[in-house]
Amino acid sequence: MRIGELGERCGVSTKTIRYYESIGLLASPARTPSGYREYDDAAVERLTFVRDAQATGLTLGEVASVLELKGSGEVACRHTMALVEGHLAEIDAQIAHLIAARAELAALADRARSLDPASCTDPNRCQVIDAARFSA
Amino acid sequence: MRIGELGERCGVSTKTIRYYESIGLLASPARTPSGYREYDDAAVERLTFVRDAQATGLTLGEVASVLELKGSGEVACRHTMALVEGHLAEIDAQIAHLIAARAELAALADRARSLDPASCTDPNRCQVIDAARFSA
DNA sequence: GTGGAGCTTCCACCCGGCTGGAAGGTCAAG
DNA sequence: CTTGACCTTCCAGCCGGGTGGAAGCTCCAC
Repeated sequence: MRIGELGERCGVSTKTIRYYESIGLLASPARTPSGYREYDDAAVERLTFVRDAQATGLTLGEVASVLELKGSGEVACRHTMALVEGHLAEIDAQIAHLIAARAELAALADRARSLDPASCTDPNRCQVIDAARFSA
Repeated sequence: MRIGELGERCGVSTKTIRYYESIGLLASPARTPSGYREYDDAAVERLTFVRDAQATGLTLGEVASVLELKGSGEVACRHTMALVEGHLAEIDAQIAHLIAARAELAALADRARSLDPASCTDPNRCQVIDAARFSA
């Protein structure tokens, strides 16, 4: 099949497929005599894999590392698991960070609600923001 | 004071200050006869405000919008509060999103742990990732 | 033979928030 | 007079994951 059909089957634009190829995520496919890219079913599988892996939170670089491992004949599961677990830890850290930020911002909003807007006249500052200075 | 001192006082690099000026976040200061930027204490206040506002999660564009409002003589508190509350909602959405992603990823990891790495041989896929396909 | 859908390449640009470096001017101390 | 810290400008690049568009093929149906 050609690039358009591959893209349609996998829900990916042709631009994106060429981009993936350019960064080494997808191998250069065979070409027709006129230069069109010609893909087989394995390409569908591979591209689907890329999107699935991306959906689990792996970056394209990480997806590439898994594929590279597999390509070299190794069993990549352990590597993939390590990446997945790394992402879990990362997500946990992000959640913790966001919850802390949320608490600070909510406290700021609370304090700000009790301020009189009319008394906020300094052209270089804002009471709402000033209220943050005494919290952090 | 010159740019280096301003930066040191506010904990900001000189590069960053010039950058802020270039995007219109800080006004162009007076210049010495030799072309050096010359700042007064109000600049410290303003730059500190920018950093504080940024620390509460406002983007530089949003900070600029607050300063612009203030500059036009309006009371910006309501505007700032709206931005802050917008960010609260955004953070909540992000947290919800991350928690959902975390749950999916954890479930994926659980399923993957029960797989036998030796049976993962397809060069275009990976069991660990395949395990995700049946969840989402 | 012609219209248009689909393909090719390449180059540039988007988001945000800077950072690095080159080439050069200025200023005070030694 | 020189050294070195500080300043100036401008240009370029970083991160990730693409997207947009121009100029030019190719293929198929009508």
